[in-house]
Amino acid sequence: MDAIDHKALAELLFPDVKMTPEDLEAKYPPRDLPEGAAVTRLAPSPTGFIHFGNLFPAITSERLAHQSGGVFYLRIEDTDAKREVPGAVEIIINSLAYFGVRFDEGAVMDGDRGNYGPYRQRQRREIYHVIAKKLVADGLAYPCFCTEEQLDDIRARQEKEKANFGYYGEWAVCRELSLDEVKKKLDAGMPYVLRFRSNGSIENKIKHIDLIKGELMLTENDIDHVLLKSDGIPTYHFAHVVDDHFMRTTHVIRGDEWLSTLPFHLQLFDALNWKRPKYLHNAPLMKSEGGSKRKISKRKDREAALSYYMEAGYPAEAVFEYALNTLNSNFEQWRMANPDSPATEFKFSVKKMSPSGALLDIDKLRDISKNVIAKMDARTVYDLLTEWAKAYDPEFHDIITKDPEYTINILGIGRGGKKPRKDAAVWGDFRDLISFFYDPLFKPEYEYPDNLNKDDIIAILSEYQGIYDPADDNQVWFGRVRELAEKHGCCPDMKKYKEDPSGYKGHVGDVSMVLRVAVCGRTQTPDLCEIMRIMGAEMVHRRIAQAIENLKAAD
RNA sequence: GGCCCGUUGGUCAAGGGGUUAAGACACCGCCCUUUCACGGCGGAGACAGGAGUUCGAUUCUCCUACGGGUCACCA
Repeated sequence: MDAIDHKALAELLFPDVKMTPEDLEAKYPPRDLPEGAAVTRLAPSPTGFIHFGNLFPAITSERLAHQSGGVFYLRIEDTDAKREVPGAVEIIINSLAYFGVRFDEGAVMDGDRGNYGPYRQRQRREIYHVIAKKLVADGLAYPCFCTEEQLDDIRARQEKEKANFGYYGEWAVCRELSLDEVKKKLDAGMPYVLRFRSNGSIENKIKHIDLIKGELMLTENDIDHVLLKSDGIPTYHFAHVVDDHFMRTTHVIRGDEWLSTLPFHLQLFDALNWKRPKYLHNAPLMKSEGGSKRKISKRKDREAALSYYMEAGYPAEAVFEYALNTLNSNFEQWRMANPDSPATEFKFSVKKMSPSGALLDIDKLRDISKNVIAKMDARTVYDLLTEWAKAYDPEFHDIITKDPEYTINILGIGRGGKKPRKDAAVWGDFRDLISFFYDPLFKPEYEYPDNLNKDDIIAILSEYQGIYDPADDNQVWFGRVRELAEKHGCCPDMKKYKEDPSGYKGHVGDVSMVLRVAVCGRTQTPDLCEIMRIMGAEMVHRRIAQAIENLKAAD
């Protein structure tokens, strides 16, 4: 068998490529970073949809880089034009920025930033071709002219023979094409892809250490995978190896769906004599359904989209902390010990990452979110709430921004101190929580304690109209309620009532409840005295009058 | 089907030959309390199954089951 002239083939295929791999090495030198600094990246394809699951590798990458004084960059994998959606890059950048993931380098809003670009793969065509040419010249890649039909046929035969699928060994019919044959096909204008010439065998096992999964026993790759598609654009595999080499990535963090092609990637790094990056493969985020787990699906699950969390109004910080907690479960211990430190001070550890897929736990997210919101001051809550409402609940936004001071006072109820209220998990909860403070949103449901009859209630309310004084502090305020209770046959002392309820219609709590229901139109509220103070005497009196009227009209 | 990965309470998980097998969320009960929320105290609840190695396996090995991934000119 005559050895084909690989150099001649390389020239034939890539006559315009003049640069050499050495030129590229010089253009993209190793980064000047301190020892141990990690260079990581996020490499999404611009489909316009960001999966919630993407947040996990994104945060892992971001933490690893920024915690070590390294670099975190964004690379756009736009090698598949069919799936690309206009404006997708902006959506990616904006959504991730919202959740606290920021890039130092890469594809940013207006073009690119950094010395290792371009950061959009379609603009890197020449770079891939330089390496592709070298691979051909070294006899490690060859053109394949097989049509789709031919490939289908190969597969059908493999299925019949129960052989492994793929383009390899004897099935790789274009592998040994002579220079003349290639020339002929080229002259005939036949399209071709460039394939890697694998020298691997599935008989061989390779050991590889993944930073998350640990020691892996993988099967060597024997498939002649496609490096360049017929349009000259690289496949993911080739782009990954070339880009992460020249962008000097140290840690590749990606989903574990890539595990099966990892042997090929390693093989490519070795074939090019490049240093392999470290790999971290993480399991996908799961969802529980009917007692079993399954991967969260973009089609079936609303919560799969990152935008879902923005719409529901989870504070970005809460989502960030939730993700951090799922990634490193010791985060919550750290959070308890450091309640006021920013989450970025937490020492993120790769060793703590679980090799198996976590289930999305909305309860946990809500709990974290409640704590995050509870720690904010009223002004911050106001700013974030109104910002959210502006986008997702404009009617509510207009109502609460009419009198900012009033709203901030409302949002300040039960806030601060050692045991702050935790009744809101998302911005969307606030509408219901505070609606009764605003006349346009006030939809009272008058449910009074049933141990008091209608006349008692009317009497209590009418009398309260005369004694309410907005100047009263909490003690005085409650003192008046007690007096009122006693006057209407209710025990002013809860303890005493519990010991012996006989001789009373009810207790002071019932009277408070009557006032609460009349003023707020509901049975569950924060501290009533504070509510009244914030509402102001006019509104309190008006609400009580309205309640009395409603009672009288009920007959 | 081939190959690969995974499996500790309902959920997230610590632990990695000898432990009463942490903690958090959720759940339940009690307490605090003018309702709710908060907070405090307590409760129930787990090493997928089977072999093997060992004096001893949740921990190491193998098999089975289950779950997941992948086998494209998609990433």
